[in-house]
Amino acid sequence: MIVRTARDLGAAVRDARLQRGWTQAELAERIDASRQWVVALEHGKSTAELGSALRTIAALGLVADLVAAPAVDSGIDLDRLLGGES
Amino acid sequence: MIVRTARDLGAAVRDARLQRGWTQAELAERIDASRQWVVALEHGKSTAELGSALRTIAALGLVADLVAAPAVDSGIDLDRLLGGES
DNA sequence: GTTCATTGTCGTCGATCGTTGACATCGGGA
DNA sequence: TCCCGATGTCAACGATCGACGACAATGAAC
Repeated sequence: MIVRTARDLGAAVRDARLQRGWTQAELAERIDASRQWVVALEHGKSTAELGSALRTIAALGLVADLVAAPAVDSGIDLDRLLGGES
Repeated sequence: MIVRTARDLGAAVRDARLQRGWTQAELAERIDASRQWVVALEHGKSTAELGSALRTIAALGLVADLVAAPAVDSGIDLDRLLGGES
């Protein structure tokens, strides 16, 4: 899953957590954080601590792979869609 | 680059920044943070804000891809090394 | 209906983040 | 040699994070 924002990360964390059948409290205990912190992270809290976020990822059996951002190309030709000849 | 810790991220950020020929001050301005914050991030500050870290990654033209952590398999068979029949 | 687990939210409070401004160090160029 | 840019570090200081305890809402199981 591509993560660009804290929201993305929150969604990814929630998905991975549910996939493992863990509760928020369970995950919180594993990463040594409060349950409220997990709630906030899953809701996309952008001011969360980087280190705790990385610990969370690791606890869920994931790692972050930093790769070049794909070229901004949606595959949709806006010019043709909006402007040009049909 | 695989990022597991804040240290890893700091190294990756520094590499990407130098690759683009940017100074810390330049990067700081682009992500709307202080130069001191960039210094700390590159040094592996684990308490840095998640959102700012993600903005930094994006500013450097990178994205984080969350993937399953590779199986813990060093290629070394500890059982054979330590225990069993030679 | 009752109970229980799970999740989301709130107020409080100590700890600490990030900013600002300043200063030292190191290297390269004139 | 003398500057100047880049980097690392320090001391305040205001803002805010994260932990804790408590409570409500929801849904499943009995």
